[in-house]
Amino acid sequence: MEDNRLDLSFYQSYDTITLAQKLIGCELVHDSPDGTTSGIIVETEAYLCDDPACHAFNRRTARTEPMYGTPGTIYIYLIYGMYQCINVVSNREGVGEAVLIRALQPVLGINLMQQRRLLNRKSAIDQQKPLLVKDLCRGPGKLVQAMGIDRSAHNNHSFTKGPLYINQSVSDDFQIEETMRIGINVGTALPYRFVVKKSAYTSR
DNA sequence: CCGGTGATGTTC
DNA sequence: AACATCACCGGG
Repeated sequence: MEDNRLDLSFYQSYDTITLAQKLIGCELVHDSPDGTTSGIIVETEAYLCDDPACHAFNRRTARTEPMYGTPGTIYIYLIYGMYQCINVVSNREGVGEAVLIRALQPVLGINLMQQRRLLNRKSAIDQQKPLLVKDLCRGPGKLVQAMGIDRSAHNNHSFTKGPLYINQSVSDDFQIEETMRIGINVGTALPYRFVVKKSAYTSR
């Protein structure tokens, strides 16, 4: 696996909204003990510090502390007791902002992704049901599962070093569509979600 | 649509 | 110490 990872200068060069757009088309990679998995980022959302939907809005606590770190820091949180979501910390140190990665187009380690996703299915019968490639990483909780990412192992680490990183984009051959964010109850009017137009791999 | 599931933040 | 909330997912 070629390591063309984005470095600190990339993460600190853009405001959060621009970073959310720039990350589209880049490849999220995890070199894990079980093998390497990767996928092209096809959907992101920006969370700004003056935005009520942002975890760091008017609060700096143990959970949100990674969001105040250096750009390129990894912020992972637990949601609904059973899923985790991964974010790229943005802006500058001391400002609590981040980009949520919401969907990937799988590239490397597709078998491994399927195994990891099936492990989380309840019954043996559910594990028999087909799991399409396009459904492996279509959603923030799913991609974290498929990529073998875990809060205890990766939260507050950095994408600029270590086994979890983001490769630079190899293609600009797609259009980015801007929409409202998904799954939130406040800040719903802000057009901070970015998806690859007509991609089969984005969430709904 | 609806419920599972547990950490986190807020209020008392 | 209790309570409400939650950047989700899968099964109807």
